[in-house]
Amino acid sequence: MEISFKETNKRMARFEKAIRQAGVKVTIQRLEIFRVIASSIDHPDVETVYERVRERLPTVSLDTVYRTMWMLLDLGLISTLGASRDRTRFDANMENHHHFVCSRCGLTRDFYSEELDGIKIPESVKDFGSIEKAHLEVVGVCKQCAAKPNPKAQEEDTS
Amino acid sequence: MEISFKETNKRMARFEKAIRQAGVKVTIQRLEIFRVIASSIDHPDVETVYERVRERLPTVSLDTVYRTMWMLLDLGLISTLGASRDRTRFDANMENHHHFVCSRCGLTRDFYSEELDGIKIPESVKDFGSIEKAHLEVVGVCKQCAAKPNPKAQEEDTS
DNA sequence: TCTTAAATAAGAACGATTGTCAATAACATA
DNA sequence: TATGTTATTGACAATCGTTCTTATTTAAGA
Ligand SMILES: [Mn+2]
Ligand SMILES: [Mn+2]
Ligand SMILES: [Zn+2]
Ligand SMILES: [Zn+2]
Repeated sequence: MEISFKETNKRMARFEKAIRQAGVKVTIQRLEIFRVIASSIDHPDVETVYERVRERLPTVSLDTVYRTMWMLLDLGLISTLGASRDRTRFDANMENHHHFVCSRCGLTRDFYSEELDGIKIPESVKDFGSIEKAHLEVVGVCKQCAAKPNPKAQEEDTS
Repeated sequence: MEISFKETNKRMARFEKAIRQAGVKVTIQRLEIFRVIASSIDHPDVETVYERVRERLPTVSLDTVYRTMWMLLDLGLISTLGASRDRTRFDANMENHHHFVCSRCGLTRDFYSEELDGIKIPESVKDFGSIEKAHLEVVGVCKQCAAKPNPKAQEEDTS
């Protein structure tokens, strides 16, 4: 919660348009679930969204929240923090470095940049707390995945 | 796998020093598990580390790999990609933005920076694949957590 | 070598997420 | 507006990554 009325409404409008375009039904559950995530600044998990939706829609199931969040993700209306639905991954490189991550297969590689290490972080960030470190996450499609057909291509070329 | 011999050995030396300093036992399992993660460039998950360790130590248990990875994390010898051991979290802000993340409680807030949006990503990154987007993750301690005593303070001031 | 606490392996347990299926509701059509 | 078709929902079982419990083994110091 805490996003401005104006911004929330803009997001709701985008939602209605996208959901109709996708040809899926506009249910009260989907409306309320999206309203919750669209008005949240805290990047909530499914359980938190569930609790907030229940305030207005006490009979909603956790299950429906899960399904709706993944649907919103597919529609490009929301995103996940870090790599979604994955196992914890580890790194023994403790030098200051950055990552390239493939959005299809999760391939992750290190890269270095002196320029990046020296970037200025806006002063306003200090209002959130003290800063320990910063690292850039570059998301793209690795060469191997680029060579394969994208499994997410729903329309067209199914001939 | 694929880290140079020299670098791997440097990491092994750091490991032996840290593990003795921490006063925990140097077991063959810990040694082999660290050797695997220290020589990997692919940021493996626990299952992958487990499989690689089993090649040299067929009786090791998945459990031990889990326990060892968390121990290595506590000792500061490795790190996790993204926020560790957490549920998936969502974001309805689809504008180009960056994040401040509290390393203690996971609080996550958006921030914007035109300067950051214009950063040059090293040419060498394109060797990994095509680039879709980039976002900076600033890790620190939020004000609320800074006000509380750090639960991870093991030594000293337990008086 | 002997002692002792720490670490391991095995398997049960747990918690987040997903699958199954009968009941329900959205929406196109009459 | 009433009806039919089909996607969606809610309940609950199942799955999968991770953690806990316990008996056994082992590292390391005496
Ligand atoms: Mn790395
Ligand atoms: Mn955000
Ligand atoms: Zn890939
Ligand atoms: Zn915090």
